[in-house]
Amino acid sequence: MNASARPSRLDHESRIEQDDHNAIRLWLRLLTCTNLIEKYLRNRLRREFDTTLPRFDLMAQLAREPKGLTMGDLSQRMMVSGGNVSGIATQLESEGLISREPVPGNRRAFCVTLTASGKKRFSEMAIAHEAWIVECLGALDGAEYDRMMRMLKQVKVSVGDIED
Amino acid sequence: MNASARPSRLDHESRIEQDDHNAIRLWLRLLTCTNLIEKYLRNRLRREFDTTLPRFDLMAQLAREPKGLTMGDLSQRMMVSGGNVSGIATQLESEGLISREPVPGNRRAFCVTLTASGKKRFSEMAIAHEAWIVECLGALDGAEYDRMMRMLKQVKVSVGDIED
DNA sequence: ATGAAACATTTTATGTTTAAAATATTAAAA
DNA sequence: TTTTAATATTTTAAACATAAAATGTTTCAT
Repeated sequence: MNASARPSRLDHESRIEQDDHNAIRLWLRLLTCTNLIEKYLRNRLRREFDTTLPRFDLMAQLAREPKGLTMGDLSQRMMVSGGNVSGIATQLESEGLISREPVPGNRRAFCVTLTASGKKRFSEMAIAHEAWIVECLGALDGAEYDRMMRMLKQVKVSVGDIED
Repeated sequence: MNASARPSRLDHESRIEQDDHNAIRLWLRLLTCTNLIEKYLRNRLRREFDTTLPRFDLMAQLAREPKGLTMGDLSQRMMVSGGNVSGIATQLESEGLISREPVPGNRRAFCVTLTASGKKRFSEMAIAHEAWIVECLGALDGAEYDRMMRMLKQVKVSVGDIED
């Protein structure tokens, strides 16, 4: 081990390379963390409420908008394809958790809302869901939350700026 | 706006609630960032190399192990089910990018390796892939990389510690 | 040697997700 | 009014993912 004996003298070229590899390592870790948490949430939703994350997400969107949303609204907010929303909505409707009703002024759109039963179910799930996330992220203190939020914001912006 | 006039005096209870909501906000942002980057990578892989992320991942695992891996090894390292690896491997094999050969000493296992064509293709993809990630994460400076890595490490540990 | 257990892989069935095509409705222009 | 463009939704096909069952191979205690 001669690392301390020969302090690394990185020229410009290799510093760039180093940064590149740092970026990949950071990306991989970001991905791992997100996947770990997501998998944990999926498992608990499945086990304790017999549902899935996409279904929970759809209900969460509706819970925030008591007046209801169209299929297109849902697709946008959930950032998934319309076909996807359609399939999930069909399931939730058949379980009586949401309802799809035609909009008076617009014969294309459906207005999707939580049923009474859906609201009740969602509020139970939301409480548990919040607790699970606190379990996962509770190791960070307030200052770290802020730092992380700020950095992720930056990432979000810079990814958004990339022209496709 | 009276926020500065009435400095928030949070008691223990509401601080907890505040932290809970912070945790959710952080989780949502983490998820958004990861999904944005992942979607970007998927799109470019599709467009420029006509392949998918899982297929790229499988090839990446093999690129690190010139001696080859068994299907079980791949399944473990990619953290996906065996049946899944099987399907992806079938595709890549039919495209001549990998080969599955019986292992002399072990009649159960197959040894999966990149073909010459697979190695060439992968190295092209790897260079592009790295550049795409630097595009996404390049907004962070060296100190921020380190901080983020450390925090994510903490998260990784604490999620891992949760007993299922 | 033989049978049981562990292991490696494939197959099958099911479900999720996406992109793209098809269908239907609305709004606006000619 | 008719055409056109934009929008909303559903359907379809393909990739991906998992779990469970089936198949074949190896190991090891007996």
